Amino acid sequence: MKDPTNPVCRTISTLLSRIGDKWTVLVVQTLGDGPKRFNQLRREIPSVSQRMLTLTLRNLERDGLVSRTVTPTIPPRVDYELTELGQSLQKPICGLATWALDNVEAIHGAQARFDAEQDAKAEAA
Amino acid sequence: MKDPTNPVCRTISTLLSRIGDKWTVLVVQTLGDGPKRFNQLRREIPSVSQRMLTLTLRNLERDGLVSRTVTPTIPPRVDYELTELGQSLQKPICGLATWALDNVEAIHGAQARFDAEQDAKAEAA
DNA sequence: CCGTATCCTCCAGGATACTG
DNA sequence: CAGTATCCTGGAGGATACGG
Repeated sequence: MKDPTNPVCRTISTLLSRIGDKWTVLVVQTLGDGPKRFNQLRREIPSVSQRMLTLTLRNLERDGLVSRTVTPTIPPRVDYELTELGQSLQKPICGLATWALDNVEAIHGAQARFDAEQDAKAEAA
Repeated sequence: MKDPTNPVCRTISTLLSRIGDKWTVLVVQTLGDGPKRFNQLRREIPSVSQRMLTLTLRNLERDGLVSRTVTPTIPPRVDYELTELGQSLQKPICGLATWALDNVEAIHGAQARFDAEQDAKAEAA
């Protein structure tokens, strides 16, 4: 089940890494409300670099989560859009997000207690 | 909503990174069937290094997802166990996993098509 | 406008050795 | 047994410059 050579496990853990990477979720979320052009995405996610946005989109395209449509006008125009598969991913992601939302307080509390205890120990030294 | 300075967004994205990191999910999953001792975890996740297991557990403990119980015998004994919060996280994680499972085929297919197309382009050169 | 190419930095994470 | 300390390397990801 957690044998790293198992191809299914590898797919799952790749997906999890993808989810956990710096930009994927943000991009998927942003594409959630319809197709967007490249620079439109850049504007809506100001912190992403051009390079990283390109790479993220390429990965999503490769996985079949996002479609890329080129209109060879001048200047060129490229539209990105969630595929059906991509849209279906939104639900489980959303599940995770709501869990986080529901438990921010609890988590922050736990962290505060933990850190306080660490400080207390440091004090004792 | 995607303002990185927003504390709620930061918590969410930290959680996502946590989910996406190399060991967290594996550890949570492994603790899913009851409390485990340190080396017991190491054995069940052979690929994890001692260092990384320690760090992962510390993070989980800090976030209140895992409890750490020390029994100061000789040799010492330390038990790790999912807290209620930790257990509640299993559901959304599982949601993601099932999505992955349900769509492995589709993803692999998309990847194959994508790669084939890339090769075709490389060929043309 | 939409990328690719290159360079550079930083740190996650492995290997190893040591302690209580 | 359950860690901490230290060193080291690969690769993620930013900045910048260029091309179609």
